[in-house]
Amino acid sequence: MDTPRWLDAREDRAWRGYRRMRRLLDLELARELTQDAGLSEADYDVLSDLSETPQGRLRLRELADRMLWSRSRLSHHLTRMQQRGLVTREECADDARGSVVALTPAGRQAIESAAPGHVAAVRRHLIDLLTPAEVDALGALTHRVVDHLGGRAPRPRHDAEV
Amino acid sequence: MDTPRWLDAREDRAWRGYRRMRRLLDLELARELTQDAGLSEADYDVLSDLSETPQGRLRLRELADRMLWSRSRLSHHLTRMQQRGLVTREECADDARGSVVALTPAGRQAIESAAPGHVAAVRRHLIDLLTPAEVDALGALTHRVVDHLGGRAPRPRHDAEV
DNA sequence: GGCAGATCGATGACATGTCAACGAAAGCGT
DNA sequence: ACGCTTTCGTTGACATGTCATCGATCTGCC
Repeated sequence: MDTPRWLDAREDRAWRGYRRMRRLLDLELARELTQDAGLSEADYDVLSDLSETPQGRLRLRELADRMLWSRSRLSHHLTRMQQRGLVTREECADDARGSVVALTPAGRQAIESAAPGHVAAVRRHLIDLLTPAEVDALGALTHRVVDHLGGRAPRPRHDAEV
Repeated sequence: MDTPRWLDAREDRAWRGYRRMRRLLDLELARELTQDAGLSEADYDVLSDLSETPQGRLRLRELADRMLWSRSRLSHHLTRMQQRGLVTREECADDARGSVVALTPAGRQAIESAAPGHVAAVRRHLIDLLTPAEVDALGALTHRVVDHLGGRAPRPRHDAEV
């Protein structure tokens, strides 16, 4: 591959637009979330994933995989959230090395009061700006890319296979 | 707004897909970039923006605005890049408080040798997975969102207007 | 049973990003 | 020329993310 295939004008426009949107959307959503609910996006995602489970509790491993976070990151983050009273750690019955994260009442309260505003922000700054066709296209295209990248946890491996 | 308008199935699919793609794409592109060129995405973006200017140099302010970075972040990052010999800081002729970032030969070398592989990765994991219509749709939709969010630097202000 | 290797989660050192504050220098109105 | 305000970039304290490592436990195989 001597001569790389650079992006043509349309591709470049899509790529730059994507990166810029990403950044601006992040900034704005994070700003509103902090202001309105006192949560970071990371906090919100953790609480949101937990609240989607029947018991409001998940194995640490399971949660890390769903969020595509490293276990280390999750562990550190949970320590901070625990100190704020949003979650607790419980021992895991069937696996003595593991533990379970659980929503506290305060955590459930936090996500339930934050969610409407956050969803509204997502609508205001993204979804409601798109035509139905664009929503579908975005859904199709993102899922295709996700599948291609192996939606499965691309967990960093420690072993270097021969 | 008592009853929030939740996302319907299609919207939810688009939103979740977007977030997941974002994360996976980031991880993969960063991984390849580090491995192939020894650069982080942040490094790449800085070098890339600089190399797009005629002189390979920019006011710090200007660069920060283009990248939607805080000046603090840029300043810290440049310090690190400077230590690695990728850029230098020069005094600014027409404004004694400012300075100018400039690509070093090593910096130019770094971006020029990293770019083909990076573009190829962007193609492989995103662009080439899309139909031409999807590329156009992505371009249109992202730019609309960017405009809506005020593409202009939403610089954090220190003043709280009444 | 018992050992070898994998997995789980925690931890500490370090890299990176954010935030508030600062000194220096411009801009601006008078 | 003089102050008042803004802008520029840096800095240090702190929040957050990454990476390597660890002890404990589980799993599979003998």
